[in-house]
Amino acid sequence: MSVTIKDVAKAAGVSVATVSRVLNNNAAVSDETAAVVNEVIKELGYSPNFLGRNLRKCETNNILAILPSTEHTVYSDIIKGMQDAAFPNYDILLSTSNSYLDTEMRLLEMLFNRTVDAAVLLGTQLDANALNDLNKRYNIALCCERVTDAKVLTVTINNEQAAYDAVKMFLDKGKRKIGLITTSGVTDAPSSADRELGYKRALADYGITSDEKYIFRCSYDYTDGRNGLKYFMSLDEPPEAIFCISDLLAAGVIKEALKNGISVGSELQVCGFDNISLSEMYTPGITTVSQPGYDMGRTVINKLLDNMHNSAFKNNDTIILNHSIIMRGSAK
Amino acid sequence: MSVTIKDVAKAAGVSVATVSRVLNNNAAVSDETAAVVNEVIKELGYSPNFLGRNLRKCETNNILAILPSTEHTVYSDIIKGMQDAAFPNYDILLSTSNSYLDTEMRLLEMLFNRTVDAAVLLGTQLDANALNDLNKRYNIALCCERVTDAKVLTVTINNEQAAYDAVKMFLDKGKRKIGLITTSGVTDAPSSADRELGYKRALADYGITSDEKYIFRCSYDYTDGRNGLKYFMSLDEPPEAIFCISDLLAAGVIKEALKNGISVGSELQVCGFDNISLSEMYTPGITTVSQPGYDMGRTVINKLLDNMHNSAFKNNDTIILNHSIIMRGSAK
DNA sequence: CTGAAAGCGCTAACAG
DNA sequence: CTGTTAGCGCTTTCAG
Repeated sequence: MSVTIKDVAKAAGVSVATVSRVLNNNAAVSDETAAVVNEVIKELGYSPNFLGRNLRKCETNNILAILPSTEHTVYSDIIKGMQDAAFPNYDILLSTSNSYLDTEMRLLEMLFNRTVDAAVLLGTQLDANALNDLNKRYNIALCCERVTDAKVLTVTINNEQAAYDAVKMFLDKGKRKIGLITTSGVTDAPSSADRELGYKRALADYGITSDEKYIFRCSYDYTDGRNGLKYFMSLDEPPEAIFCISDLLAAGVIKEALKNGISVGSELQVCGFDNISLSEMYTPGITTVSQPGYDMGRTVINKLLDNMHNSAFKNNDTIILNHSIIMRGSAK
Repeated sequence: MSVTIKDVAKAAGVSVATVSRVLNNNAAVSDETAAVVNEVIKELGYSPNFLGRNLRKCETNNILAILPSTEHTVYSDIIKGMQDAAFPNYDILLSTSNSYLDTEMRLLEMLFNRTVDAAVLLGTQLDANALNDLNKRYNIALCCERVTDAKVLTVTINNEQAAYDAVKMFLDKGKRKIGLITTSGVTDAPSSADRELGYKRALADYGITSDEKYIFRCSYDYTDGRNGLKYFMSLDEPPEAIFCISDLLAAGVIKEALKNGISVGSELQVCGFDNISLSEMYTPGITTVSQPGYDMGRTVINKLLDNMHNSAFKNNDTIILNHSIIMRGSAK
């Protein structure tokens, strides 16, 4: 078995309380004894067993972040922001649900188990009721994806406005036939629905009533984008511009367009969403909506820590950060 | 405070020992009492505090995976494999070091602290000595990146052979002027060095002595690839084919080539490494070396669990899994 | 089949 | 400034 605080105490000729004090240096210990204890700690290669400490203090200083997947690079800035905000008092533990409800539930057990002090959900399969219940007993927050009617601390952007801005960009260039590639509809993540609303509002502001034939509904991925373009090309009057709710969709659109000899950026303009690293690397570069990932990560952790430490008033606000549009070759 | 095993015991009119037994159903409890206890558990919304359990059992059933970053999609298959192999007895906690030694050390504290039972390093800043020391007291494993002279359980591919195969593909097509884009040299990750060795061996097998002017040394990223191509184009006799030790480098090369009107796939052939999702999406698709990520993840966890449970003989082998080459447009 | 009791490693009153 | 002691929530002998 490994070396414990007792072993250190014995070897240093002091009580365990004293060892604990030098470990946490929060109480007065004479410099001499502290020196002796530290010496012994080093000698014995002792490091405190946090299982004991955590049990006693009823906290772990760990925060769980549940990601839908690690495939999308969208989250890396957010994670960095979370880590920086948590440092040095808390560690961020990442875990992936693969967008399965049961996996997500299994991960949330860590909250029930007290293995972590709080959880941040970057996308969730839970509904508002489940989240509200959870929020009563535990410290949780949402980041990126809001959930309608969930009164839970949330950090996100205004997806409706972001989509509006993107589509307005097309409109301001004189484009009128503007396609949308989005997910399948009602049951979707609110962010998708919001983006669709923004698309429609922009059209409406320019006196255009949106037409379902210019909306292609599918999943989030690259191949869906390819299919989307094939569909649009089959129309009598194909769109001159396409707004995609993810960069992967946009990449698929562009790949398929290039394959068909369509010049992207002039003949067909394309805008994505998220500003993943791919967007810069693609040829042509993908014009896209950028979320302030790092700030979102910092903000959600800071607010969450506030909630954890000031139990009096729990902040359940939805905090909106600013998006921006990154212009690249696919829509100059 | 939350409800404990004591509360359950009292409410069910049994001892805490009995509650513990039904919780772990490993000891005989009468069906009736079990039913009563389960009823009470549900009623009170009790879930066991793992801090107590873990302290008592001296294990957490958590395994830490330290990633250099979450930016690279390379790891997502590996992570899925690890999770599947760990399920349902263990959880995989992810964490990122951002390739900083001090961050990595801080994360390894979780091992010392007993917050996790084991750790898998997908790339490390530690040297062989540090790893060997660590391996004496804790359960660790390496995945993807081997470390020279580290006698630690490792799961990886044969990077030297993989690079050999990729370069041989060029040679078999009659290419003789073959460029290499790799990292800066001696201090690098062994995988990079191995790939360089494979490159040189393939050339040697075809009677070509490798020429430093055909080797561009930089970092791993997209912009480095662009710079690499610029450099090669400045040569009197630019290479006809370029082997890059990462797909991002290959993407940079291709982007810059297209920008300069070089036709990629015929005039210039390019091969990457890792088969990240970008490779398929790029135009042209990137020919690349694929690592069996899912299998690597499964394997490393299975072997690690063996080590954790059969303390008698610790397996410190290096396990090599098979790579393959994925042919796409950048080198048909 | 069940209960009593010890103890995992640590912290935090409390007393001195 | 330091030691004694109780106890965090749980599991697991040991008796019965």
